[in-house]
Amino acid sequence: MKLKSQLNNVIQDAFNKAGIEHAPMSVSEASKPEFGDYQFNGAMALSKKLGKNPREIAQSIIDHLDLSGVLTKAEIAGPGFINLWINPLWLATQAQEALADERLSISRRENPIKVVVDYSGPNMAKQMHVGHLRSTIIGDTLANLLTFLGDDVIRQNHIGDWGTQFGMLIAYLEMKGLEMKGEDGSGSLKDLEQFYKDAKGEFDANPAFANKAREYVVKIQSGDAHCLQLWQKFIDISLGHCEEVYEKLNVNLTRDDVRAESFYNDDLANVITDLQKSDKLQESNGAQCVFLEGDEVPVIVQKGDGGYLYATTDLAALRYRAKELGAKRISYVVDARQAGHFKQVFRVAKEAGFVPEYVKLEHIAFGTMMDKGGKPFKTRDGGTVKLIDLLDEAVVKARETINNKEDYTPEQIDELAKIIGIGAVKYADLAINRESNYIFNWDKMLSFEGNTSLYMQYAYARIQSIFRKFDGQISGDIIIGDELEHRLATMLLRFEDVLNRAAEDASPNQITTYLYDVVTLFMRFYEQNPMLKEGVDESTKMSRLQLADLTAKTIKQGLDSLGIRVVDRL
RNA sequence: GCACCCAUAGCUCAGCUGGAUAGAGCAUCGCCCUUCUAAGGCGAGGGUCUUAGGUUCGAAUCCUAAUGGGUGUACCA
Repeated sequence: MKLKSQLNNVIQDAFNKAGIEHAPMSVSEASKPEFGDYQFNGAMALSKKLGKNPREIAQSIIDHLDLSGVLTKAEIAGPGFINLWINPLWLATQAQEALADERLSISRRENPIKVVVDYSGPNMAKQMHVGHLRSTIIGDTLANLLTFLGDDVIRQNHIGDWGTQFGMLIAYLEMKGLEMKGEDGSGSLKDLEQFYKDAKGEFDANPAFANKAREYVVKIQSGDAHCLQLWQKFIDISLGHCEEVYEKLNVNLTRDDVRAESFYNDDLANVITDLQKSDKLQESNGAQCVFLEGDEVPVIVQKGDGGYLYATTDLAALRYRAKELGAKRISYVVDARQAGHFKQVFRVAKEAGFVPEYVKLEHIAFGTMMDKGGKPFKTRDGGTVKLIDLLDEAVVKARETINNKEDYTPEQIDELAKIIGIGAVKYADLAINRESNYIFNWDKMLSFEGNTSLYMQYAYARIQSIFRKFDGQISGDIIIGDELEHRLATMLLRFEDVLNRAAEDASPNQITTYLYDVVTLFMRFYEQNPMLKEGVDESTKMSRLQLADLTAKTIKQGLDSLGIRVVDRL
């Protein structure tokens, strides 16, 4: 239900009838309950244009406002605010419809577009570390959201599987005489991070080995079959590690979504020649560059030694996504520190005609994860924290928070700990405005208090508990019986507006903020408006149960977009 | 040097296209469990929205500058 546009339509009607020729600005949520449900602030803005005082304009809008359908009351306040009250009967009907609909009355886009969401992008030479968390879950949320809203989403995992490190790794593999044959051989790569460190150590300490490594790079790049086979095996194992992480994280990335850097290898030379054709290319200090007007530093697309760079790959990828995949929106969920790079690459792509003008290119930037002291998140000895370790720790800590362990079987506790722990990590991250850095805090994220996943899951479980106890058949209609029910219903009907905005801005925290508002309201409703207790008449009981049900479904759907699961019992 | 980002309560953070007395949670202090999960709810205190100008009927929000912090800045990704 697009609540805002419904209300805007009513305002627009009043404008037409009142003979106001300007397009009204959108209504907004009332800042306080006393001010109604929504407010229209456009009268003040029109004052100058119409040469009338704002209260006069507001009055004439109200005089023509239809108060027989969606709205039931409108009042002028202050300098010319129009406070709007939604008709409780209309609210009840809409809530009823939402409840009866699998999609909670959330429409699919009338004009879906193809969207590429590029996220996660781990490097195959190392294990995933905490730095990959945000890209992975923010990107996944965006992809989930857009899919739910009806767009044609193409997830792209642009894994780093090419470059000098791989020469080093394979050379080390050969030197150690290790074979990656089947499952047995892969055992030696169990700890990829250690393997990488050992190889790097050898590379730094042993010049002969370093040369060997460089030779292997050339061999791989020139298509040496043996080396390529080793390389492929290496990638497979490494990707397996990533899939384990995705599985734990409840992230919807599969092998089908992988478009590795190497995928674009054959196109890189074309990128250069095509840039040349469009007269973009200039040689500078031996390198092939694109100089953008107003930019000091050029985009280097080919090194002096003939090698290509990540800008080259990104250009090839952009072109592929626009031309081959037909994307109309391409979203890169990447660390904010790469803002400069993307700004440049996007410009080059458009100026060179690799991507049509109408395609929206966006860098979904996010901030860094910090420790309690506000420093970048590291292990005690200053190393990077492996993502898998962080997630496992989250599950262990979550297990400790489970109160009545005797009520569950060990398997249930395992499952519960996973859902709670992983949910807590994800929610804490997604609840922060994505562009700012955020402080990672176990205690806070695993708390039931405040804007946390546990608080949401708890609310959901409470509702399920009521229905277990009720164990009957719902009948009758939703009736908006008091102020609290009115506000809860209004809040629940805002869901589609929230999802749309969150998708547009790629801001998961708009969803979490909304869910928190929903749950906070529900908790009050729960305290004040009993359902199954003595003395509640049947029709009230049925109505309240349905409001609770719609609340639960909204929580579930909201968390589902974030890739967070709910449980019936906590 | 240049460019970009950030600055809101003691702490962690919301604050949507500018709107009414700037909101949560934690922490502090009260109150509410024989009553649907108290892992909850209600209430109190706590702010020159970094500073100084400007635009506007109206600014935490937009513009300019200063200060403080972060990041990036030619052949890594």
